[in-house]
Amino acid sequence: MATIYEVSELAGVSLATVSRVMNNSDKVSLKTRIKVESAMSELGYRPNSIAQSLATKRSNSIGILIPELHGPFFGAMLSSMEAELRSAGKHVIITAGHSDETDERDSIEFLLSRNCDALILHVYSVSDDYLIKLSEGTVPVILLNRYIPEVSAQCVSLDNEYGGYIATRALLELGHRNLAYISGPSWKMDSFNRLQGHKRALAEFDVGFDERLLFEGDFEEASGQAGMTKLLDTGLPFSGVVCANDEMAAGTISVARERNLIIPDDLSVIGFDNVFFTRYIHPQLSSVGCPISEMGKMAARGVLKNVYKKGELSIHNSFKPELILRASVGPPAGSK
Amino acid sequence: MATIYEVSELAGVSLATVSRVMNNSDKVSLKTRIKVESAMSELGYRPNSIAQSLATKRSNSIGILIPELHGPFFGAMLSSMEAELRSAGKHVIITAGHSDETDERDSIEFLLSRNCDALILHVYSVSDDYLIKLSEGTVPVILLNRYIPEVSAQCVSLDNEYGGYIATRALLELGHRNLAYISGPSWKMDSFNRLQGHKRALAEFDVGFDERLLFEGDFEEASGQAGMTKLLDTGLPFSGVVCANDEMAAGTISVARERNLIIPDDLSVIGFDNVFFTRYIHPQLSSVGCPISEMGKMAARGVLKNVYKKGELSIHNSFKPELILRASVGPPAGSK
DNA sequence: AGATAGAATGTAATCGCTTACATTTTTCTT
DNA sequence: AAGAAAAATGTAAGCGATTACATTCTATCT
Repeated sequence: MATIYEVSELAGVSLATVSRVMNNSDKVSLKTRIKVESAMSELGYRPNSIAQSLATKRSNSIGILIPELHGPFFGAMLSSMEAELRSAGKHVIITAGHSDETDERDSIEFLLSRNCDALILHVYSVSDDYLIKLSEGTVPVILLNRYIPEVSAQCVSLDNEYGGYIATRALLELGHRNLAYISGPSWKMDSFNRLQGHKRALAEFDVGFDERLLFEGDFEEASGQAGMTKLLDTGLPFSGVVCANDEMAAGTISVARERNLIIPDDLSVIGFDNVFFTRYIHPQLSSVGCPISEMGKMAARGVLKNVYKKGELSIHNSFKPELILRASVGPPAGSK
Repeated sequence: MATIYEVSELAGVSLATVSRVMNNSDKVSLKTRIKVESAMSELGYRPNSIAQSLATKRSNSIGILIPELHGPFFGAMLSSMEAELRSAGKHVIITAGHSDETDERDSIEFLLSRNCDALILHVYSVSDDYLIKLSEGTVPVILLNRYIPEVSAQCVSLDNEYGGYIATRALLELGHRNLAYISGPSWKMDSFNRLQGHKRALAEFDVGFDERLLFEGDFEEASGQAGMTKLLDTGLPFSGVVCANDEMAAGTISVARERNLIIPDDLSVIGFDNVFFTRYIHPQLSSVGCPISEMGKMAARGVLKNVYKKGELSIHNSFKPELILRASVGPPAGSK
C-alpha cells in the first residue's frame, strides 16, 4: 500500500502539502491540489488511519458496550447508533457485556485500550461509583438506559417507572382488579422501576399489591413460562398479567395456551418494549413502546456533539414510553 | 495517560525492556520484570493500541460487513462471531451494507482504510469479480453465505439449494401436490438457490412447476403478505406455501388468518432460517434450520487460523440446513 | 584468573501521518 | 518597480510503540 511519502514524491511536493490536500484544509493552490490528487489515484493511495490516529490522538472510533448482540431490543438500538455515527464518518467498536460485572469491566478496559474517542455504555452490573469515576476520566462516556443523577447530562434514559405505570393503569381502567406481575431481576434498575410504576398504578386505583402475585424472572422467555406456571399454581385469581418485557410475555402466553386459557377473554397480557415480534404472537401482544431507535440515535448524537463538536445537533436525553394496545388485552370476564 | 516512556523512566530501564515485558516475550530477568510491572501499575499504564498497530502493522481488528445490524438472523450471526474473536483478543468493527452495491463498496473501503487485519463479508450486491479481486489483495477476506468457486476456500456457505429442496419435499411427502412459493429477490443467490431446490423436489415428485404460484418478495414480512394476497387472488388451488424465509412466512400466515384459513388444515406453511421467533408464531412455524451461530463461529475461526496462525482450530465451511417441523404443516385437507 | 558463550539490556531507526513554524512565492500597493 | 502583506509550500519534530542490532553483564570452563 502506497504511503503519503510516495504520493509526495510522485506529485513533486512535500509531505505536508499532501497531508493538506487530504484534510482538504487550508491553503493549497488548485494546481498542486490537482497534481496531488492525480498522484493519489494513480497510486491507489488510501490513508493509513492508524497513523492518522497516532498523530492526531483521535481514533474516530466509538466504543459501544451493550448487554447482548442479539435480541430484538439491542439489534434495533445498535442499528440506529451505527447509522448515525457512520454517516458522520466515525466507526463503532462493539462489545457485549452480558450483564456481568467482570465482562462489563473487561469490555470497558478493552474499549479504552482501543483508544476510543468516546464510549456508549449500556451496562447493568457495574456500579454507579465506577461509572462516575469513569466519566471523570478523559474519555467521554454516554450512559444508555441508565440514570445517574451525578452525571445526568450524559445519560440517555427511559422513564421506566412511567412505563410500568401506564401498562398497569391500562388494565385497571379496563376493570381488572386482580393483576399478577412478572418482573425482571430486581437488581436491574429498569425492572425495579417498572415494578415501582406498577405499584403506583395499583395504589392509585386502591388495589392492594399482593406479593404472591409477583414473580421475578430474568427477561428471558423461559422465565416468563416459569413465572406463569408458578402464578397459576398459587391458585389465586387474577385476570391480567403485566410483564416487564415482551419475551417474558411471550412465555406467559405460551403457558396460558397450554392451560387452555383464552386470551384476552380469560386473561389479559401486556408486555414491555414493543419489539418487532409482538405482532407475530397470537393474539398480538400489547406492550409499552420505547423509542429504541430514537434513543440509540440520541446517544450517538451526544457523542458527535460532545466529542466532535458538531454543535448544530439537537439532543434530548429523557424518553417517555407509550402504551400500545393490541388484541392481548381486554376487559375481564364478566365485566360487561 | 502514561506512555511507555514514563514507565521506562520510573522503572529505570530502557524502552525496549518495557516493551519486552509487555509482550512477555524473550528474556527479561525476573527482577527487572517485577520492577517494570510495578512501575506500570503505579502509573496505571495501558498500552496505546494505536501506536502498537502502527509499529506492528497489525490492528488486531476484524472488519465485519453484514446486510443489517438488526433482525434475528444477523443478530445471531454477529453474536457468535464477536464472541469467538473477542476471546482471542481481537475486536470487531461492524458496518452495514444494506444489500446495496454502493453501501457495500463504501463499507469495504471503510474497513480497509481502518487497517483491518481481515474482513468477514456478508454481501449481496457486489460482484464476484470484485470479490475475487479483493481476495487477491493483501487483506484476507472471508465470504459468508456466498460461494464463489474461484475462492472457495474462503467461503463459509450454506447449501441453500438443499434447504429449498427439503422444505418442499417435506410438504410433498405429506401428500401436497399444489404448492405455492414465495421467493426472495431472484438476483440474490441464496434465494435463487432455494427456489432451485424447490423445483428439484417438485420434479422428483413429478409435480409441475406453475409460474403463477411463484411470488418474488424481498425477504421482508410485508412482501410475504403481499405475496400471499396475490397468490390467493389468482384463484388457483394450493394447499401449501413454501417461503424463502421466516419473515415472509409470518406475513403469509397473517394474511391466511385474515382470510379465515386454518393452518395447517386449510394450508400448510413452511419458512426458512428457523429464527427464534418462529415459535412465537401461531401456529408454530415449521422452517429450515440453519446453523447460523455455527457459521458465524467458523467464519471467525477462519480468520483466526489464516491471519493469526492459530493452527489448532478446526474448520469446516460448508453447511447443510435441516428440516424443522412444527405445527404449521400437516397433510392436505381430505387426504386421510 | 582469563577467555568466552549466553543471557539481559540498551540504542536508535522505524511505522505513516500531522502540524507548528520557517521559508519561499505570489499578489497587491503606491 | 520596490516593498509589504498574504498565500503557498517546505522542514522537521513529534505521536507511542516495536525490533534489529549493539553492548554489557553473568556464569562457566580450563
